[in-house]
Amino acid sequence: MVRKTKEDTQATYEALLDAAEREFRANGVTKTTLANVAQAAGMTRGAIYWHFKDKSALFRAMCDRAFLPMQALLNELAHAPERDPIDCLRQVMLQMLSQATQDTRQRTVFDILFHRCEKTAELAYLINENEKRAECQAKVEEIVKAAVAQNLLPPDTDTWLVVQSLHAYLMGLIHEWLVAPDVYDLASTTEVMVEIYIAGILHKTPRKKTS
Amino acid sequence: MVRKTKEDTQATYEALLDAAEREFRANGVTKTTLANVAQAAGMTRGAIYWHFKDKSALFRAMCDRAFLPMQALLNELAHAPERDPIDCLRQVMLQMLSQATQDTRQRTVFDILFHRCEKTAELAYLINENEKRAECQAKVEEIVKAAVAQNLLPPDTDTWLVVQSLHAYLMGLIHEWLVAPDVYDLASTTEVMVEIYIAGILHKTPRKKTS
DNA sequence: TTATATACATACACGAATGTTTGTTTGTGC
DNA sequence: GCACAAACAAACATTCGTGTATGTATATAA
Repeated sequence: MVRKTKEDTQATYEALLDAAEREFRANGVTKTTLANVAQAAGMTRGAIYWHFKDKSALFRAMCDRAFLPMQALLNELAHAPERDPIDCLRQVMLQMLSQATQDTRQRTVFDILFHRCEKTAELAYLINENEKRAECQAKVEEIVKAAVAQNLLPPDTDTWLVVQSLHAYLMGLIHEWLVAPDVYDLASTTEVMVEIYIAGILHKTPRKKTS
Repeated sequence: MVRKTKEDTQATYEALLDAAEREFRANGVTKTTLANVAQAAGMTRGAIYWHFKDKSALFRAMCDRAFLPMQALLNELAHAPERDPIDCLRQVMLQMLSQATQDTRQRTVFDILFHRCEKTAELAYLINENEKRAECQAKVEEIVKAAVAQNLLPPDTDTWLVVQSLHAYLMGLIHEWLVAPDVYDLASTTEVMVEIYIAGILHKTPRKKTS
């Protein structure tokens, strides 16, 4: 049974990505063999090598598919024209956290990226990943700058530091929660977690060092 | 030249751990071969198999050696008898961050743990790691409870959530900084970063859900 | 002084994962 | 209805890392 229709081909392509998510998460990226992924998808390595150049390409495709909704979310919230910037920041954080905790696929890929893979040179994809990270941070910084422009934050606010701390806090919450998701329910505490940070930014806004 | 003196033996033991730090960080744990570590230390695999059972044991020894000072720090600060608990929290955060950024060894091992290894079952050591994590968090929670007892925080403070957010923030700062240490200098901004969080906790203290 | 255990180096056997090549089936355009 | 290429499966060669077994020189205890 070979030479399927277009839909069948696409189906096995997705099935391979699904299997990669499961196997990578279960055993780690480097330790999972391509034979494992193939078998988990009910295929052989031939199928993988047909759709992807190698394991690195498979990994990249898996990440890209999982992060599409997050990309969309960022673009949508960043371009909110005349909304309260502080509330906009709040929404970004809330949406990020709820996506990472609720969406099974995103949660799994976050888990893989945080705890089940090694950011070494072979996954050269991660350079690209850093670019996405930078442009994502740039969009958030725009929101912070808007808050400064509306006098919701001091004029000498160090917007860059705000973005760094915000990003670190978000990633830390997801990262540490995934270490032991059963010790507490992040999904039900997102609002509290976010409010802590917003209050911190409002009361101890980082200022630019004036030379 | 074999059968060294006690000091020589200890020296090669440390040299092996040093080499492991370098190689693990450079190429990732799973991709570094024991031959790589041995060669980087000017030895052969025989030396490694003499001192350690396998790669997992080597990894564990490397972690334990690096985290000794942090263990000591925690024990010292947690038992501060009659100090201002809020300032005590501040000091814990500051010390953690400065150790992670200044101490080369701790920074390297943090980098390995965050970005260059896979938390899979084979490194069963990480279960133990989680225990240490839990007891570390317990000590911090004691400080938070002391703050509540002194009315520095509301009586219905959810101390557990405070600890979780604090821990997440700290780990997130280190984690994200290590992704790209050159984009900003965490060491010179630790105070600002910590103050943001302290202010957040003071102004939006997470409360226990009263059923 | 010699015997022994130490602290490695060297050599070997084994499995396992990868990349590639070849084979096979079947939709699809002409 | 036929040729061709798509979509895989199966087989192959090769490399590579591990674990272990063996060799060996020497510090040290007796």
